[in-house]
Order: sequence, then C-alpha cells, then structure tokens
Amino acid sequence: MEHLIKLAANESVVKVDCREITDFVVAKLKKANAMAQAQAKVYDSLNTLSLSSYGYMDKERVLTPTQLSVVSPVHTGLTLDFRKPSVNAGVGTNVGGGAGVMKWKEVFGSMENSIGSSSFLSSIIGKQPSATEKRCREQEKSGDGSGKKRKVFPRKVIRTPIISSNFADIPSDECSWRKYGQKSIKVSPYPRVYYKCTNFSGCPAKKHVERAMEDPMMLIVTYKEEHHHTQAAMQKYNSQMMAFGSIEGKKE
DNA sequence: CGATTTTGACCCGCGC
DNA sequence: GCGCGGGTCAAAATCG
Repeated sequence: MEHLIKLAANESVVKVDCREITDFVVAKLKKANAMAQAQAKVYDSLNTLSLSSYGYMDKERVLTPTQLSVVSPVHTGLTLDFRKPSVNAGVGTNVGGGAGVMKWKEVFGSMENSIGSSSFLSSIIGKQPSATEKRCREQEKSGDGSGKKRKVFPRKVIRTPIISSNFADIPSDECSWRKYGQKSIKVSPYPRVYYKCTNFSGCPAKKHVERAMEDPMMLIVTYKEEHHHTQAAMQKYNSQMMAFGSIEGKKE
C-alpha cells in the first residue's frame, strides 16, 4: 500500500508493474474486511437499538460502520496492522490531514457537531448530505407544506476510503449491486455511479457512489430505499405481491 | 449466452 | 415556459 501511494504521489518514480502489489493489498483488505463483518454485525444490532432515540434518524440514518474499520487513513502513515490504534486516528487527519482538516471543516463544518467527533469511525462515517438532499432539506425548512415537493427517500450516507478500482466493492456488503447509470454532477468533478440491488428481483434498494470533492481518495456512498430481501421485508413484500396478484387476477 | 457495464437519451422537479 | 441538473432507462457493447 505504501508503495502504491508513493507511486501515486510521484509518477516519475521508476515504472513498476504494480498489479501484483495491488492484488496483494486488495486481498489483504478483503481478509480484514471479512473479520470486520462480525464486528459490523454487532454495531448493526447496537445501532438498531440505539437509533430509535434519535428522531431525525428516521429520514436519514447514519449507516452502521460496516467494514469501515478495516480501511486505513490513506493520507497518513499507512498500516495494515489493525491491532494498533492509529496515532492519526483523530477527526480530520484521515480526511486529508493538515490543511485538509480546515477544508473539511469549511465544507462540512456544521456537520461536525452532529457526528460526535472523537473516534476514527465517527470521522469516516458521516451524515453528508448530497446537493439534492441539501436542496430537499432547504425546501423542507422554507416550505409551508403546500405545493409540489420532490419525494425525499430515507438515505444512509457513509464515507469510505478507496481500496479498489471497483466502486461496487466499496463498501462490500452482503448484497450484490448492478450498475445502472453514471452521471457527471455539477458540484463535483467526479462522476456519480448508480447501483441497484440484484440480490432479489424487485428489491428497490439503490446506492450511488461518488468521490468526495475535498478528498478524491474518499468515497461517499449513499444508500436509498430499504432492501426487500430481509426476512421481515420479504414477508411484507410477498403479502403485497399476493394482494397485487389477486387484484390483477380479478382484472382478467 | 446470460449477466453486467457503458453511455446517450429521456424524464421530472426546481429556479428564474 | 425554459433551461438546468439529478436520476433513470434501455440499447449496444463487453465480459465471463
């Protein structure tokens, strides 16, 4: 990883075929990722228990720290040894460090308080509203409840460093995703990539992935809609489909 | 050959 | 009404 970063930082360095190194690093990260899955599930259940105490969480929830603990700060001293707590694990340092902190605070300063900013996890898992979302919220604030409004879906936003060129791997989760669109967006020089869940046909879950403007090595993953293939959701979905089917049946 | 990705076109809400 | 921008569709290309 260090080698890769050196390469990236200094292109004039002797040309080396770094595919092998990349493969190795990715393999390592995947291994660590698997270990983190178990931890993530614990977080998940904890979150399920604790989120109910936050009213606003209904509309926009912070994703559980799935796999995020495996990624190390890209801009700081890199290590794959997760047993050691990173010295630079404080807020901001992993999002660019130094001047990057200022930039981060400039852009998302108001978020800082709401995140709770003492841990590494909290520094990468942030509620970062997209431009659209910001607009929606502004409308909610200013609106009087009348007139047309863009439908606001519940969203979960996470930030994660890039560990692979394959966006769909970031963050890897239990679902398989199919890319269905890519769009360059005004607010960012980087394109936004749209994915649909393909675990279960009819699952409305979607996500889009984009690079963070203030730090291209960070990805912002926004999840929309709930999965239909959790046990409870499947039951609900099936009953809906049954009802729908009976209506359809009556038609003919 | 089916699944997935790519990418231009289209849709729709919003601001002016 | 019109243009802009985000989101989605769908045909073609590519992959495994």
